[in-house]
Amino acid sequence: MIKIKIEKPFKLDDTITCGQIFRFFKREDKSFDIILKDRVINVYMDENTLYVTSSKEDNLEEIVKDYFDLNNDYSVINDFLVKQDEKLSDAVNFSNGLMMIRQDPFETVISYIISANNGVNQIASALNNIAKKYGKKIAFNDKEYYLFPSYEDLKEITQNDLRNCKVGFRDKYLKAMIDKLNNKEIDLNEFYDLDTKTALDKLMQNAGIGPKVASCILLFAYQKYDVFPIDTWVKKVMKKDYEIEGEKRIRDFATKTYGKYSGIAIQYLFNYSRNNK
DNA sequence: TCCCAGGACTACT
DNA sequence: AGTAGTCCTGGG
Repeated sequence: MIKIKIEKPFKLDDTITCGQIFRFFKREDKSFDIILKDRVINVYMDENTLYVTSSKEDNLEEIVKDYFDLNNDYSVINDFLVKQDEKLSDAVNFSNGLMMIRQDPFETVISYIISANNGVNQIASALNNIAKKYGKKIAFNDKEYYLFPSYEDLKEITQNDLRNCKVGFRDKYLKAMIDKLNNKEIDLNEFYDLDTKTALDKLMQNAGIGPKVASCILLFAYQKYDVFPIDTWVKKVMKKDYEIEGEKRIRDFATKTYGKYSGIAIQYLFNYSRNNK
């Protein structure tokens, strides 16, 4: 068990449950188990202390701080957003401490391809099916978990294998992506250094990745905060609260108003809305 | 039984 | 360039 002193605002529960990640499990004691790359961690927060246990202890503090982006100061971002849009201030204040989780690119790509026209529970279920079949088993406390497999682990997987994991019609998209990665046609590390537009275009060249999925990948795996993932929920909010309709109009508004922090503005809006309905 | 849930593709104008 | 119809799956 390690204890991490939290110096800045940090909302652990909201950060975990606001829809960024799919493979987490809440325990009866209100703590969370999270499958984080090569290990399973359990996190619990009390006042200004984050308590962490892990199936693997090396570099734990560093890894957890990086994962939850605890080294960053969001007050600058929050001030900017409120200054740009006064109407956003309630959402920003409410979500103060909501962090952008820094996720593994491969798992993020797979997760958001599966997310197309799909529900959260089914996305999580499909990801867990894939992990259970192809990932390494980790015994952690009284439970068993499975790490998410790498694309090398999935080299021999077939479209039908994927279908059996309940990914539905997205099976062919996933298979094509896994093949491209193994054939080195795509290098996921490349996207960190690309500008957002180039990265979006490059991601969308792949079947199954459209504007929304590409935006989510860049936001959650590559920290490109200037993307604006427009889903059905965003369309509803924009129509209701801002009287703006149509993807292009919404995107223009977001770019003009929220600029380089558009993606974070969406997270705040969503987190505020889902907790205050 | 029908409908849809955090889209994208295809096949049309 | 823009838009209807279609797509696995599971739960209401």
